[in-house]
Amino acid sequence: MIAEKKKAILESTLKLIKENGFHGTPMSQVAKKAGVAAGTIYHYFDSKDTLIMELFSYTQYMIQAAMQESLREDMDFRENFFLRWISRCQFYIQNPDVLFFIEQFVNSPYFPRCSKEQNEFSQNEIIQFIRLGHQNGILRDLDPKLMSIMIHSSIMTAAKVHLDGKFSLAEKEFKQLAQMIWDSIRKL
Amino acid sequence: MIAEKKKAILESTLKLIKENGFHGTPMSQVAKKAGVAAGTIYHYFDSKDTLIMELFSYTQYMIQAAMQESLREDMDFRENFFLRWISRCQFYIQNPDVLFFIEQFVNSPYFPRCSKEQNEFSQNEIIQFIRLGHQNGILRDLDPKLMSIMIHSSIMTAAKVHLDGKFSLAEKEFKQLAQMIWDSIRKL
DNA sequence: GCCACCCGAATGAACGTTCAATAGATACCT
DNA sequence: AGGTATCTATTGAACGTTCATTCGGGTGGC
Repeated sequence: MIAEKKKAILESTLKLIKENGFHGTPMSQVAKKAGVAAGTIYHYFDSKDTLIMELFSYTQYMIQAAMQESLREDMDFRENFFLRWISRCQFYIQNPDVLFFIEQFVNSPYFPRCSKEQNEFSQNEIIQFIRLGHQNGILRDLDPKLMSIMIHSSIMTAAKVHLDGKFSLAEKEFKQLAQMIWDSIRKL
Repeated sequence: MIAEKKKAILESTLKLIKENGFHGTPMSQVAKKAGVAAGTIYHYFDSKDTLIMELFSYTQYMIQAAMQESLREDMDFRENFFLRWISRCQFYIQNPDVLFFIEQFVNSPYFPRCSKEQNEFSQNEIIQFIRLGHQNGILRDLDPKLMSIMIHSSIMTAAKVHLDGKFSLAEKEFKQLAQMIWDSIRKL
């Protein structure tokens, strides 16, 4: 659906921003890496700013798509939580570019310019899940949105630790971490 | 101890980076806000890069100094944890510039250039505290460094949520959050 | 022949950094 | 005390580079 070159531009920007940061990735380099001319970028994007804004939407879409694959309904709530937590963590580990781009983006002046729908897009799935847990009386009494933010933050942090290479978490440690988060959100 | 103008330059950079990001804060603006000439910055810092690197050390130092004030030894481990968690959270809320600068910094290409001592400086206090909890058999069996990273991430996330203004957490919510994190690190 | 797509050299603004010049402070000699 | 040399602190205009963006033109499909 999405034009070949447009995708190449988005992917190149993603990689370059991870390596060189927002500043430090000139459009000329994006063009070179994407295999297009500098002018071509402006055929698809109005400016560097809109390129970056669209890149955020693009990553949100990627995440949502990846998460829907890993869903299964034939397990109890706790198992479901573990599966979701670990799946997300694995996604970020397999897509470090996305992880680092998002972290930079949400802490930059770009983020506040996003519409609500956009910045909550990939969180909605978690929020719905939390609501379900509330209805069944399994989870603590805390605003689902706040809870989802805390959970998401734990996922990204765990993925970053692993990618840093200082710990190189194995399956055991991921389960341990998921268990910790589980104990922090469930009623004791 | 630290020269008047040098401090003014650091503080100005901190504020500007929070508002405009790394890019988007030219040296000319830093100079203007600090009330010095452009050239003066280069008397104290070799380049923009070293200014930013030193700014990170500066924030780490601020945090450490602020935390030492809030310490008291006459309480049990659990109360101590709550005090520390909430104190740090409050520090970030009272110093949003520091919070947003650090978040941007640690996810940028600058961070990997830091020495270990620098990026662990402000964490050491937490790590020591966790070790104590391990010795007393209160905390779960998990690498203290990993634990401290997860805790710190929860603190920053909570502070950011509050500063976003979407939730405006009251004391009750902070205690709730601290309780959640407590339940995630202690042996059940 | 039109339109969407694509090119890449050219443009002009913005930026980090330099530097010659100035002022102030400190030290040293007479 | 006066004079002079030395060093640090400071200035802001000027420099050279880099970068986002533009534009005139080219190509191929319909």
